[in-house]
Amino acid sequence: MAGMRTNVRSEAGAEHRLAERIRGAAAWLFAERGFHGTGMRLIAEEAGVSVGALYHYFRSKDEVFLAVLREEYEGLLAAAQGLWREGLPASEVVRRVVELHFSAVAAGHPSGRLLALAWTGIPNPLRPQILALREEYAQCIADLLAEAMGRGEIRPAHPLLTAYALLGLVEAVTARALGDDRVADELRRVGPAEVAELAWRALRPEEG
Amino acid sequence: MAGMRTNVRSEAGAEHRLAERIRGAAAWLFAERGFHGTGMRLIAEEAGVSVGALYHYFRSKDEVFLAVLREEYEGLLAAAQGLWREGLPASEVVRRVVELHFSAVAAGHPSGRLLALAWTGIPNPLRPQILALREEYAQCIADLLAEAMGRGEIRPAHPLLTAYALLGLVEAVTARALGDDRVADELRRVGPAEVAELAWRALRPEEG
Amino acid sequence: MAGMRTNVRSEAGAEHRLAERIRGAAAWLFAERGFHGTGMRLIAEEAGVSVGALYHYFRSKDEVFLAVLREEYEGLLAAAQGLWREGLPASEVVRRVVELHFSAVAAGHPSGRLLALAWTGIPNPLRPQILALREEYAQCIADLLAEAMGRGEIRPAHPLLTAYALLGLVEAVTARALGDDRVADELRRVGPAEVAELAWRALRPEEG
Amino acid sequence: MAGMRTNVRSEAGAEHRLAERIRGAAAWLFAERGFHGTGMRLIAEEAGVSVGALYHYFRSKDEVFLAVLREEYEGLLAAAQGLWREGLPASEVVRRVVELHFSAVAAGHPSGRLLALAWTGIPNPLRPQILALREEYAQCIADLLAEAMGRGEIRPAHPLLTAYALLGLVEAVTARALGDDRVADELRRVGPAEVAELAWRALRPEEG
DNA sequence: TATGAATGAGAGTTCATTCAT
DNA sequence: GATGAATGAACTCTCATTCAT
Repeated sequence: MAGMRTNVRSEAGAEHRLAERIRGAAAWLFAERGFHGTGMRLIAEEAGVSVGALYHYFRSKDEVFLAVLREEYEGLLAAAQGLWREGLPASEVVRRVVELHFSAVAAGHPSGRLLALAWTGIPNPLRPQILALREEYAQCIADLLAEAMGRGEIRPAHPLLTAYALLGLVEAVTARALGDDRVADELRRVGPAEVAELAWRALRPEEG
Repeated sequence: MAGMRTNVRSEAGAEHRLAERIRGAAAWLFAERGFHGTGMRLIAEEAGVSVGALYHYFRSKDEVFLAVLREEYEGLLAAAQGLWREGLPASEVVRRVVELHFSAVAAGHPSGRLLALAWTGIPNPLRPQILALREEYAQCIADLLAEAMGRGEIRPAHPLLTAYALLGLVEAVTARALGDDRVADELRRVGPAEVAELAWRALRPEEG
Repeated sequence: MAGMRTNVRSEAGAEHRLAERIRGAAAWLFAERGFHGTGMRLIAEEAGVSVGALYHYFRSKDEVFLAVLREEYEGLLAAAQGLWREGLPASEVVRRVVELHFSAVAAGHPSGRLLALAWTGIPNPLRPQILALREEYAQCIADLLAEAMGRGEIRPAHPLLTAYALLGLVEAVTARALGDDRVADELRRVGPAEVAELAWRALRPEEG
Repeated sequence: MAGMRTNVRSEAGAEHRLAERIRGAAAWLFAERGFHGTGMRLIAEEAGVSVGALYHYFRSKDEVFLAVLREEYEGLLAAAQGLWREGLPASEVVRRVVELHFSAVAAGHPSGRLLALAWTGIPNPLRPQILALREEYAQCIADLLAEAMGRGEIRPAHPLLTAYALLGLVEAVTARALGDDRVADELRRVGPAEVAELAWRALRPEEG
């Protein structure tokens, strides 16, 4: 995995306990209420700290959001890379990564909503940074895909484009599965298998 | 036709000329700056009307956004349904619909960003309506898919899930293709063919 | 009744039918919703005319309010003067005028609320005119009182001050009687007799 | 300075100093310009604070108004109850309370106009609260009256109705006395005695 | 470190009024 | 006469951010 970018993981976890509390509270709130629906005061209350403390650990609201997002991407990427390194066949990796996304939704983790939130509906000075973060993640996926293409495990295609396509595919279905209506229930049930099937068919080499 | 009232139609047009200007300006701004980044004053300026005029034609900012979005979805849906009714084979319909999305991006239409914007990053009282709109569109696509499945043109799968998956797949790539960097250029060039290929492989019947 | 001002009744009734409709609708709305709670659009709708028509018959919203108020005062004043001219004893006039106020409340006429509204809670450029109107009415009452004092029917006192005092006394109780709770019911029942008693005791000559 | 903490006490004062400044400025402005004529920006400017500070101490404009009004009522009520508790005869209490109202007017206190403002010309969601406040005040007066009736100091009558009648009587005259014309001057001079006389005659027992 | 009172620009929305038809 | 589309200033309220303590 020579060319793989790893600087998504920029900071170690043990920065400070308050910073961690803030990030955790913010992740939930951003996922639940969106970027603009989440005020700094609310984050402070939810984290059990003062507003001043927020600005002690983060330069601005934008930075809080970026930090939250960075952590989410880190987690997903680490999981995907771990599966890959286990030497599993590509079809199995795809299946498990899709399952990962759905189980996060089922467990109520904020990831699902957050990643959807991440690349749109964000004010302008922040958008380029978010897109860069997303690009970094997509590029990592693309690197994995390219490697698998080289080994003939998946068919040749534009790696970065394929990475974005897979991200969009999974996110769109998990986002719909977040609701609490009958359809969402159904998607949570059949989603992992169906989405993995769609993804794998899109990727598998000609003689499948 | 003696009693034909042609001015019903022409008046209807004149009545809504400002509404049309407003919708057009709003579509651009929402796509460019997001929902919260676009103020009513800005829409008014861009449309060349007063703030009051906005509220003459739309009850609220939310309604402006919904109107914009409704038009975008209707346009896309009409195009897709048109292709379907022409009796083209499913693979060809998929190819052309994907092309449609990309040509909207190339032509600078706001659709690409707008549809991505539509289902996230939106304040809470508005979100359910947006999701319903998106669901309506997805359901139409799902109906087309189900019909094609019945005819054996595409493989059996969960229609609504597949519709969301396709939407997400296309939107994620077109969204990335909106930028003005080298990668975006490349995606605009290879995107239509590559995305259509991905989509068709995900859909085609087993011996397709 | 030599010095009695009569220019409260400035215009004859037969001005225009639309103007009458507007005034009637406005009286209800102002009484029900207050000056600021009543928009020109609402008045127009309630009167069944266009907004333009309002400005055809009245120079401004302020003028509508003044016209409404002038009519209310005219009605009350005419009734009081009529009773006086009938040659009834002062105690009887007081009793009947008080009854008049209460029966307007019971009948749901806007007068009660309007007169209370009239001299306060009104924007600044309009207030002096309202106060002048009220003063004119109070001065008419004061003239009647002065005349009765001259005849020894009521005790000597400052006529204008007494007029304001009586107005305030009656308005405060009728205003409270406007509600739909138990206390308001009770006040509507016992109010006329009790208020007339209070007023007459305040006015009657020393030897009862 | 030897560690002396004098700022504990001054800080406690300072905590509410702004709230006090705001209330004071608002009282003046509401009295002078009415509820709708007084914007939050104006209150902020007059109080020498920012708009944000207004919302730091009060939840809304309505709350500012209620706070102002509550204080006015409390002041008047405390004074009236104090006089009563001194064991003065009822006629003397009436005289002094009336004087109190007039001296507030003479001193330029906003009370006079404010109390008149309080129960009318107020937007709908706020009106019930204002009326409840006024009722509370009226009920206290009514209790004092009922007690005096029990002792035979004033004649039997409906206590609450009488309380409202007295309030209205005094307010109407003091409101007229607020102006700066010749009549207002005269009312400020003769008002206390004349109004007390009117009130006492309305209340005194038969052989008083 | 840590606090939260204080700021003020800017948000969405209303509404009396005008004027071309 | 009569209309109602169009205007824009002014409104209440929010919220990211600062700073004296």
